[in-house]
This record gives sequence, C-alpha cells and structure tokens, in this order.
Amino acid sequence: MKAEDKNTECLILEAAEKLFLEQGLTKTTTGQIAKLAGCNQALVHYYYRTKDNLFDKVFEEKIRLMASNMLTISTTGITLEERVKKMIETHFNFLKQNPKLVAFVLNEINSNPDRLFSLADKLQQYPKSVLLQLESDLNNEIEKGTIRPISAIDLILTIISLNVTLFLFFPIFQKVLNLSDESMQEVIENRKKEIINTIMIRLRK
Amino acid sequence: MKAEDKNTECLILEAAEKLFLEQGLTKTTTGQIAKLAGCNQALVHYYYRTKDNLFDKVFEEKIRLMASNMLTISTTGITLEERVKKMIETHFNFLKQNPKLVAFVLNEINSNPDRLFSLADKLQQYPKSVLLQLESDLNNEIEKGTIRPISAIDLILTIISLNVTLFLFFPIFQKVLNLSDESMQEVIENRKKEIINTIMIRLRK
DNA sequence: ATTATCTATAGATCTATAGATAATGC
DNA sequence: ATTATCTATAGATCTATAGATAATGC
Repeated sequence: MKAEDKNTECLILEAAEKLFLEQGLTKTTTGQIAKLAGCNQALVHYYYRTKDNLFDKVFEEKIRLMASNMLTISTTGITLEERVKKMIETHFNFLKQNPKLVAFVLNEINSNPDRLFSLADKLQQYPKSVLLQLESDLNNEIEKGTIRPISAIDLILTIISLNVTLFLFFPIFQKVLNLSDESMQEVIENRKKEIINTIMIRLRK
Repeated sequence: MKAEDKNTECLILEAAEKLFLEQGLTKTTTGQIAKLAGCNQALVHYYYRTKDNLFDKVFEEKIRLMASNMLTISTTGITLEERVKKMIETHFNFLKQNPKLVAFVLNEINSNPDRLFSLADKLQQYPKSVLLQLESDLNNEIEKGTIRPISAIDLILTIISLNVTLFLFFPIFQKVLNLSDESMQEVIENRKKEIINTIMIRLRK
C-alpha cells in the first residue's frame, strides 16, 4: 500500500464528507458516494465496510472541528474586552467558512442522541479549562468594577447564539428574500458588527 | 362520513406529526405511522395517498405555527421597553412549549429547499407589517433619545438568536452534563433572565 | 351502495457481500 | 501473492396499490 494507493480511499472519504454534510446520513447512499468518488459502489464497502462506519469517521472529525472552534480565548488582546472581541470574530469567521457544519451536527445528534455519549468523554477536558480561565478573567474585571456582572457560561452562550443562528438561518433568508451573494455578504458583515456591539454593550459599564 | 369517522384519519395525522417532528421525513416510515395510529399501513395511503402528501400537510402547519409566533408585538405594555420585553417572553415561552419545532423546520428546509418557495408567498404579508410597525416604534424612541440606535431587523434577529439557540442546544447540554429535568428548568429560567437583560441593556441608554 | 379497513404483493431502492478479474509489488 | 477494482446479486426495507372483506348509511 503506497501513498498513491490511498487515493481512492481518500476520495471516497472526501465524497462522503461532502454528501453527508449536504444531505445527512439517511439521505446519502453508498451509491452516491461511489459516484462522486468516481468508483464502484462495492469499493466504498471494501474500504470502510459499512456506511455507518464511514459516517462515524466523518462525524467524529466534524465534532472535533466544531468543539475546538466553539471556544477559543485569544491571547493577543491586552484588555479583556479586546480578547472577547477577538473571540467573537474568530468564532464568526469559523462559522462563515464552515456554513453547513452546525446544522449537520445538530441534525445528526438529534436524530441519534447516542452518538453523543461516545464523544462526550473526549471533549470534556478542553472546554472546561477554557471555561474556567474565562470565568476567572471575568471575575477579575467584575471585582475591579470595569464590567457588569456576567458568568462565563452566559457570555459564551450569548456569543454562540448570536453567531450560530445567523448562519443557520441565512440560507433561508437569502432564498426567501432572493438576495444576491454580494448583498448577502454585506448583510453578514453588518450583522457581525451588531453582534459585537450588543455583547460589548452588555459587558461595558 | 360523520364526525366519528374522522377519527382514524385524524389519528394518522397526529401520529405522523409526532414522528416527523422527532425523526424527520426520511427516517419516518408509513409503517411506523400506522402502528402509532393503531391501524394498518395501507390506511395511511388510503387517507393521504402518499407519504410526501402527508408530510406536506404537517410541514405547512408547522411553518405557519412558527412564522406566526416568531414575531408578535405585544400591545399590552405602555413603554416600548415593556413591549419588547413581552415580545421576548412570548417568543421564549412558545419555544419552550414547542421544543422540537425549530430543529424540525430547519432540517427539512435544509434538506429540501424547494419546500420553502411554495410557502414563501403565503408568509410574506404578515411579517412585513409587524416589521414596519416595530421599525417606526423604534425610530420614534431613537429620535427622542430614549434608546440606542438599532434597526428592527437587528433587534428581531437578536431576540430570535438568543431564544432559539437555547432550545436547539439544550437537549445536548442536558445529556452531556447529565442534568435532571428540574435543574434544567432552573438553567432555562436563568438563561431567560440573561437574554432579557442583554437585550434591555443593548436598548437602554 | 358507499366507505373503511385489512391482507398480500409488485416494484423500487439500498446495503453488504461473494466471486471474478485486473493491477501491483516482490 | 497481494491488493484493488468490478459485476452480480441476495436480503432487507419501504412505498403504494390491487383486491378482498367488514362496517355504515340510506
């Protein structure tokens, strides 16, 4: 098995990734995956045995991608306010570059909640440390009286809520209002400003 | 066909509603629907001809339900601030009573965007008038200098974002963190306060 | 007579595997 | 020899309908 031989195996995984993200597990067939990968349907099973197995590989990678980008505290800013702003922007840009990710993960977890348990352990350490760090940073500022009282979890939920919903609903908006890609781009940029604005006002005293 | 005769037809619709909301169109079979309705699988087709037809009935009703509860401006409050607060609470309570609705609608639109077009016309008049009303109310206050500048669409998006995400993610939270129903109830109530708090601070000067 | 309900099944997929053939590496 | 790829197909569903039987309304 040489590097070149991995090609088909890899093409199948990539095809599966694309189709699963677009259509979800149930609506995607191994036939579609094979076609997109440019090979025979039997090959999908040759390399990955079952469709579920292939799906799990894709799903786990996406969960990890999402988890590691949901919470990231920037270290570049000097003030907490600057760091929170960076945090919002980083999260926002990540969603912009992975517009189908959140909907995909939400769907698949809802339709098969068991999938969650097998992954919950793997994802626990990281978020916790980030949360504690933010909590202590916030408390610091609250004691100094520079920001209004807020818990780390509330701040994170607010950031995630405002960012995620935009990208969850924006394909719908675009279609219903029949907006061009350019004007959609503008809507998104304006919304980004308002999201940052809302959170900054909530924090600032 | 008497009133009593509608029973089975109605039971089938209710069973379909429940199953479609839980599992979506693809994963729900007419066999499951029949079983839950307590009848034979052929009867599902006798009354509704095709599965898609039955789904459309459910989907349209849910879209209407959602659209008519997404934007509701209260007339009870005296000040705009009180009315916005009522608006948030009404929307929040609606989501609490229909926890699977948003995820369902989002999924099905994503997996079949065409469904949207057939409904877009029917839903256009109502939201527009509500939006214009809110816009003029806001501008009124902004001119008086009692609130910070904000567009109606931004205010509504912020309300929807903060409310919807909570209920979209809360089944996941509950499972991952293994919370009891009571403590989840508490989390939800606290979050509701924070959502109202965030929006009020954003508005208030 | 008409409407409601059931049994049985044709036809359409779709997954996964068995078995044949081609390609590659020693 | 081993690995990769293909063709063909068994087995499992699932939808939708045909045709038989039961229930209901005039």
